[in-house]
Amino acid sequence: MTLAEVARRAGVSAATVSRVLSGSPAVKPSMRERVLTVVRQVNYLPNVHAQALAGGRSRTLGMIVSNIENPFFLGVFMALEEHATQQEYEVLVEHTGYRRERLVASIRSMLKRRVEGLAVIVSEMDRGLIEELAAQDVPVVFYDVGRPARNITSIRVRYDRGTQRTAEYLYSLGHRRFGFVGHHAGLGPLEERKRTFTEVMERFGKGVRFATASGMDSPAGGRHAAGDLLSGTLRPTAILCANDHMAVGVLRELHDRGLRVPDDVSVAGFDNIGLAEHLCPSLTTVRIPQRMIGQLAFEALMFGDAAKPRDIVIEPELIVRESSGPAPGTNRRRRID
Amino acid sequence: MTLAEVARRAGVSAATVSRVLSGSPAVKPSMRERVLTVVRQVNYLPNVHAQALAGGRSRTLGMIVSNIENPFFLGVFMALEEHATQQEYEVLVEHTGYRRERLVASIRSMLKRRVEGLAVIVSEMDRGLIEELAAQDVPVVFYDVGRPARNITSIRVRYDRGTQRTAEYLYSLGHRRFGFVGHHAGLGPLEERKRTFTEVMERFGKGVRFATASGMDSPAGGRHAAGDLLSGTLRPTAILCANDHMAVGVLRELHDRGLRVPDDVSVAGFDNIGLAEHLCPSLTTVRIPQRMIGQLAFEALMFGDAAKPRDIVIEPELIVRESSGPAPGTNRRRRID
DNA sequence: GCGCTGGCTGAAAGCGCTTTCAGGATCATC
DNA sequence: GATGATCCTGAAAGCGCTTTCAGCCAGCGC
Repeated sequence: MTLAEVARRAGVSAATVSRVLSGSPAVKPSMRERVLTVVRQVNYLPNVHAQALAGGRSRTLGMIVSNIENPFFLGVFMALEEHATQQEYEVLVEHTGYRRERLVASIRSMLKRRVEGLAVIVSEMDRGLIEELAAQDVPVVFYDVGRPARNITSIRVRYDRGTQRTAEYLYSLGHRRFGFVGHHAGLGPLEERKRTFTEVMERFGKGVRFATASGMDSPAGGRHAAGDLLSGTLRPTAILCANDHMAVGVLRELHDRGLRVPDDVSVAGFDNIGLAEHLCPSLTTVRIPQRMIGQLAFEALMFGDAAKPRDIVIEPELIVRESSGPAPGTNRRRRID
Repeated sequence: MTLAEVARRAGVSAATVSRVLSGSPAVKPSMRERVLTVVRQVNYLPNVHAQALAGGRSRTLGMIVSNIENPFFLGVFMALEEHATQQEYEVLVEHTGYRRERLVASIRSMLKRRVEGLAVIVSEMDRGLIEELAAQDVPVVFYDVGRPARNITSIRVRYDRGTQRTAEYLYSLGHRRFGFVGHHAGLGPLEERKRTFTEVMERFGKGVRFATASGMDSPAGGRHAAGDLLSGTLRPTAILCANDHMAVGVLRELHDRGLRVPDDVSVAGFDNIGLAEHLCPSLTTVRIPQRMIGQLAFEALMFGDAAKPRDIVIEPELIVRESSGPAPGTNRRRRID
């Protein structure tokens, strides 16, 4: 069923049908009724491709994330989508699995679909790609692309602060041997989290020892990384994870090895995914406001001024739950509760 | 940048550019090179809307799920998408939150986008909607829509068998007081799971008592439902959950109440989401092969014959893990393991 | 040398819509 | 009753592509 056919059946012109459907006020109520009756009767659904082509706007936003199985990304997506829906926009998601070639493919795909805005929430973005994308005349917002580039709008989280607070909190509980469970190596922002960890550790000075390990962004990846960490000579009493998604596996690996959390080992995650508070033990973590990021991304895309890009910075917040406690052998009074 | 502009710069006709881009063999290599050079040079990306309109095919599949936050649905989506990508198809997802009006809106949206196939993996589908959708001339595949309709292709899981096996397994471990944690009421297939549970229980006869509770499809929902169950007069020693996603919260609620799993209470989920084996304790559950469902859905959409719809039936399989064990007070030998 | 076939290419129609533009009604105003 | 002004409507152009169709040019057999 096409618009022309609807027009024919209603005995009006295509232009009128189009106007009725787009809610134009310049059409007499009687006409409107006549058209709508036919539309309902034949269950007409306009072809979005024709609409996009003729109208020059797709009413679509795009979002690219690294790992859609990680609830953090899903949280951002849901928030973005919710706002978009209210404005009668749809949002397309693609996920890259942290692979650059898939990111490139996703970007191309979004551009071919003529999205009116693109949120790039990935860790595998590099300078070159950023420049290239920014050169397109589509509003783009980036998340977590390391230090801010001059002419793009980006949302950044102060991972350094989050890591630092977590580390200091654990230090204050008496921990001196730390482990870090990070992502597969090589990706900018993820490497940065590890670097931050290292810096914080080194700032603690001689009394502190630490080690790092990494795996895929999944519970299984966290489990393996934790295994590596625990098989080493350093026996960490506190493990920081690059994200909650991996922390799930870390908890599991500790459990498998008969180590109690938090009595023997404290664990802290990052992101505060919904699951974090439902785990046993519930997860101490750093809150990254997913809904807020989704909303900010949406607003940047829809109402942002490409001419003056924004650099949005988000401060993370430590949330202490059950998975962290005093270092073993320490005075067992809980410092925070 | 448009195809016409590329054609102009390459000194060829639009038809030739189109042929080159679609990989038509009917174009001389020298021409092809000339065109491709320009395409790369100007970084030309065809407009999918124009392609879809002119070509009459969108190279897009649609998938509607009830709850994208539930990893089960995500698993099916990932599999479907993987197969689609291999055939140069894209897949659009929408999620409904189990709300009928959102389902209707999603279907309309997919139809407007002229998807070439639609997988409807939701629980809130009713007879009327099924008929209506089946009447469209788009390949459609349904999942979990209760008893098979005559003229649609659907993928069904024998929930009854899964529930029965789980119940029998727990019964054999000495459990006599059962609880069921289900979804929010009213939705066909979900009600059915509860009904199945009830039937199985009644078949056990007088010695067995049981109760049911329900909540949202989320860990929090499971937690609340478990709370209801445990606050009742029946003190179940075994809890069956409608899905793993909710079971996570059930485990947590038990933990909160100082009940050990499986020593005091056994818990069984449904779906076998990836998380299930990484939880502490790992979750006894019924395996529903998400990847297979995604693949079957894909094949049904792409290669299925609308004229002869298929009724695909999947047998679930019980996976015993740590969350289940002998009823308290029973001989402590583990029956399985 | 002529007619034919086959391989390439371009002109043009059209996919289903939006939007401008012009014109016919309708109405108030003088 | 003429004159605009206002309101509605339809014709038509065009969005960026695909695809048919016709035509051109080689190369071939006779």
